[in-house]
Amino acid sequence: MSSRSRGSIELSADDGLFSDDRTTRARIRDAAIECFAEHGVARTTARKVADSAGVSPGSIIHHFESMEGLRVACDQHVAAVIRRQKQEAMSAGTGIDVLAALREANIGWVAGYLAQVLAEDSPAVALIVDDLVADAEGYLQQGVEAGLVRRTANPRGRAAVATVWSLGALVLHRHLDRMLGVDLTDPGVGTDTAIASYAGPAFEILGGGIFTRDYAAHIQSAFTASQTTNEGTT
Amino acid sequence: MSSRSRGSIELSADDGLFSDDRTTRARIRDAAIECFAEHGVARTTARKVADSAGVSPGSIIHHFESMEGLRVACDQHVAAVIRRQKQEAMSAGTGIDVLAALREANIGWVAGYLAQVLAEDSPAVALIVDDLVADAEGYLQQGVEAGLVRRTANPRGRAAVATVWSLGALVLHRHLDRMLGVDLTDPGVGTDTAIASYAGPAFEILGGGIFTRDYAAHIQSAFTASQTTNEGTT
DNA sequence: CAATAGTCTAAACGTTTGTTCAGCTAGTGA
DNA sequence: TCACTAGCTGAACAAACGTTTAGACTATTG
Repeated sequence: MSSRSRGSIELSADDGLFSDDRTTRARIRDAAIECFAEHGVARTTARKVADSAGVSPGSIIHHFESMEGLRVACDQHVAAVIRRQKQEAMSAGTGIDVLAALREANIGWVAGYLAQVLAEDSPAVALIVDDLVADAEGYLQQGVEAGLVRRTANPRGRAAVATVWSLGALVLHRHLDRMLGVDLTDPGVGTDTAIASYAGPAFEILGGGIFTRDYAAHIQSAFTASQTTNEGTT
Repeated sequence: MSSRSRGSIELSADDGLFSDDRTTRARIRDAAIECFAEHGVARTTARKVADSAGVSPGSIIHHFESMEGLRVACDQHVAAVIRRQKQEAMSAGTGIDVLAALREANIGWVAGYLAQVLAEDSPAVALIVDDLVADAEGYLQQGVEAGLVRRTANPRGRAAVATVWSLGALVLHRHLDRMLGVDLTDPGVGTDTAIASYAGPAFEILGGGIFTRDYAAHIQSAFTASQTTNEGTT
């Protein structure tokens, strides 16, 4: 039951990140990413990936040495795709929201994959997050210089918290979908009008905060005064 | 390996939510909660729980019918503990931050448990989240009436987003710990001065937002004008 | 052509999983 | 004292897991 399309690798024109892609190794990797995104890492077995890719379980080991190796390869591939997508988005100048750059049509599965693996501690995923935070800090700095973003005494901390909040919403997409009726892991969420039920409150908070100006100043002074007590929220 | 105290859950004298607790069934449940919080749900096996509780694997089935039943019982127990803790905190009037009410000393393991199970779709956990959002909406409404919190056209959406962001930071505690040096699942995080590295930027965003006032108004108008295009971030 | 290396399959391996089962112990009531 | 029930154990169970292995097929090279 081989696909006998040995000669034409470049069948998928806009898919391969590199020229020698879409081999059996690439098909196994893509099937694994799909399984990881859909069922989670723990519930993805070697036989499921093999069936989905149309190969035997032994072929996975032959190409990736072990299931852990397959997992690492998937993480690295997703990281590479994200990095390329960000570079393309950077030249186009989309904006500050790091997730907006990932909502492109052809990489909609990236959101689902990240939602499943962000909670686990993988070195490759940690690199992705670190990159996203660094990029967010850069974007925010550009926004500050353009007069669009407020200055802060802790740019890195602000970028880290904002990015983690954004990614956390991705991880908890089921709860958001249940409460607001929009699934952030849905590939077509960018073109859906229902995204406003999430983006509306989100940008409202990012725009003007939650607290009134007087109370916000009170909290800020409480933080600068004594850092030992973290609850000045009466 | 573990801390000096034999068991963080077992030693709390006022733990039992009901009078007929602390039976073998309760010890199994507490050991399972500890295993779930420490190693995650997928990596928690029946034999690990049995060894941790000092019983045989068969005893787990005898009390909970199956591992899934144990999982449900743990979810429901944690939900009950959170609900009781919130009621106690409500009379004391701690504040808006829903997580602050959960950082009490004797229930520090709740944060670790939630961090592990929030990403999975469990009905009991969904009820916890829904309750947290409803409580947050109530607290925010009280803040609005007290002049501490801004008014909003979408109170429920704002409460949902703020709660999910807060819980998302809990789920991604490893990334926050790596970047900011503070672990939100650490039971003693409330008394640690390092919490400011997270709470500082967090309250800065919740206080005044990220964008400048002019740009925030521009975003808001872009949202009210056309809901089809979600990226007005230039 | 023969030899070699790479690719992939089907079957099987050993381990670990959740669960079952027969039997032991302790407490209770008649 | 006997019978009974609940609690619990330790061994064993089938199923599923990741991985190994022997061999077949294909393409390349001499």
